[in-house]
Amino acid sequence: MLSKKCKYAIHALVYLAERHGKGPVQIGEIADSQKIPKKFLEAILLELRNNRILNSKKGKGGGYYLQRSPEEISLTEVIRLTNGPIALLPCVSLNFYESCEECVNEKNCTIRTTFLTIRDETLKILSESSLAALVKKQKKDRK
Amino acid sequence: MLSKKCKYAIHALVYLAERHGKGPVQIGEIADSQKIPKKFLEAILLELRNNRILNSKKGKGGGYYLQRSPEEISLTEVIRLTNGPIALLPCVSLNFYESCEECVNEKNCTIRTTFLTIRDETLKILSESSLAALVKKQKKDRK
DNA sequence: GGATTAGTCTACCAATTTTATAGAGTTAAC
DNA sequence: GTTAACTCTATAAAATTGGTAGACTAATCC
Repeated sequence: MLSKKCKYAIHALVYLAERHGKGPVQIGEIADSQKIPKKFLEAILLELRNNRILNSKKGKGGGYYLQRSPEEISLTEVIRLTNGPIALLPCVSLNFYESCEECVNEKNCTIRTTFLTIRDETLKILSESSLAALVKKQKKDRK
Repeated sequence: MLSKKCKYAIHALVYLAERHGKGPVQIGEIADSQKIPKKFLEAILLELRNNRILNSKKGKGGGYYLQRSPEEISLTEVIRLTNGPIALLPCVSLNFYESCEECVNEKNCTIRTTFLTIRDETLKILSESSLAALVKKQKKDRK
C-alpha cells in the first residue's frame, strides 16, 4: 500500500497542477484544502523541490509551483520518490535493484517472472498517468 | 514491496508443492533449504495452517503438507494472508476495503481509477500463478 | 532598514510494524 | 515413557511511518 506521505504528495501535486502557470501556492493553502498536516507537508514539498519536481519562492507572495509542465510529471516518478520501488520484489526493480538477501538462486527463482510481469504492467499504467492526465480526468468527472 | 514474511511463505509453499503427496515435511528441512530462520518460519506455517492452506501432523514423522492441491492455491491468497492488501490504496481493495481517511471526495478522487486498473491487472497475473504453475515453470527453467 | 511573510533546515519523538528469539506445552509414534 | 515434532505465549530489537518544534534564511513591502 502507498504510504500517507506518497498520497499526500500526489494530492498536493495534482492541486498544484490545476493551478499551473498562476504563480506560487502557499503550503498552508494546499494543506488546508487537501487535509494534510502542514508541517508534514512542508517536509514532503521540500523533498519534491530537491528532486526537481517543484520550485519554490521565499518571502511574501512566495510558495510552491511545478518546475515542469504537468504533462512531464508522471505518477511513476512521484511514487518512486515518496514511496520507493514500484516493484514488489527488489530483484525485479529497475531503479532500486537488489538481490533478495535470502534468495537461493535468482536465475531460477520461481516467482521472479511473475513479479516482473506485474512490475511491467504497473509501470505501463503509471507512466500514462501524468499530472496533466489526472487533472483532465478530474475535470471530466466533475461534469 | 513484499515483506520477508510473505516471501518466506511463498518459498515454503512452493517447496511443499514440489513434494505434494509425499507425506509431511518438517519445518527444519524447509527452513534449511530456503534459508529461512526456523522459529520465524514456524510462526508463518502455523498461520497458513490456521487459514486452511496447510495441514500439519504432530509427533514423530510429522510435519507440514498442503491442505489443497497446488492448483487450488494461488499467490493472491498467500499474499493477502501474509502481506495484506493487493491494492495500493485501501479504497480500491476488494478484501481490505477502507476509505482513505484523508480522502476529501472518494467518488471524484483523481487517482482512484488509476489504482483500480493496477489492482485489476495485478490480480489477473497473480491469480494465474498457482503453486502448481510455479512448480511447473521451475521444472521447465531447470532444463 | 525594519517588519512581515513564507520557505529551509535540524532535531526530535511516539506509535506501529517487522523480524525475529526463547521456552514451556502438547501430541503422536515407536 | 522417551523422543520427535508441532503449538502457544511472551518478549524484544530494529526499522519505518507519521508527525511536531523551533530556530534560521530570504524576499517583499512600506
